[in-house]
Amino acid sequence: MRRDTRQRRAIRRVFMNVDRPLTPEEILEYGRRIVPSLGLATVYRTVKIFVAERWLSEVELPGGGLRYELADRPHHHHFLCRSCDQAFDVHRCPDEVERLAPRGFEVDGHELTLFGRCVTCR
Amino acid sequence: MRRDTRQRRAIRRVFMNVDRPLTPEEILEYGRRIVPSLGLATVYRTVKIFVAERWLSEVELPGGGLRYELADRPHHHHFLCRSCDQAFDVHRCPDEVERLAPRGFEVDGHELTLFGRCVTCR
DNA sequence: ATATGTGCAAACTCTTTGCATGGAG
DNA sequence: CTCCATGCAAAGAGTTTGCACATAT
Repeated sequence: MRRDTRQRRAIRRVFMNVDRPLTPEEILEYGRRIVPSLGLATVYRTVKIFVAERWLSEVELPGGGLRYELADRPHHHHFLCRSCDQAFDVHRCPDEVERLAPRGFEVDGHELTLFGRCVTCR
Repeated sequence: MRRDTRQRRAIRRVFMNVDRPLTPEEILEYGRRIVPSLGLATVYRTVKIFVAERWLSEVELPGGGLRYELADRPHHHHFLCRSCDQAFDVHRCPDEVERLAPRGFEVDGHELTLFGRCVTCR
């Protein structure tokens, strides 16, 4: 049976107060403002559970390392700032993208990442 | 002064005989068919040099880990097979994509990845 | 009371670096 | 004959796992 701990509540709160995908390090940083003893291993274990529960989803942007965001968001893409490395949501999507695949390839998803500098870093 | 070694010739040949981005492990595997003693550290060092010379370019697909491809290819995107994990080129690109960024964000590039199963794995 | 969750540290994986030897020039 | 390049093994970064202790139920 799944327990409701301070650590899990803290991590849930972090995601409810942010509107962009977070890295494990970012989750740790924000989570520690609520539960200072929070450990990185707990962050990794907890996001895995939340992903399994479909409360979070994994975001795989170029550059390696997974980020996490609330799973209930409608289809969208991301902007990755080359300066601060933060990811932001991009709410529009070019339709028809999945038709670009070579003949005979079966497409079941796509990921579009824009690169540049965010408003703050410009 | 830069030297022309068996290892470097082998790695060059690998890229000239393939039309998709390769991971360091794939480069090692194919390179060893030409120079069996080839080491992984040499692969990493060599691709870094080729990237600096702009003969290769880095491809950062979702899922972590850099892949490499010939730098002189025209703008294109990639298809990543969920079954064999190989990347393939997608030669068309939806224009207009960079306009999707939020207001105030400065876009200087984009990466589009299609996911699914390649012809061989279907 | 009991079994799940946590924090720490060790293990792992992928990539990079140090160093002695090899080989291009 | 020089010095750059290589291969190995050790060191780093990021992530996962084992274990003893803490704590939700």
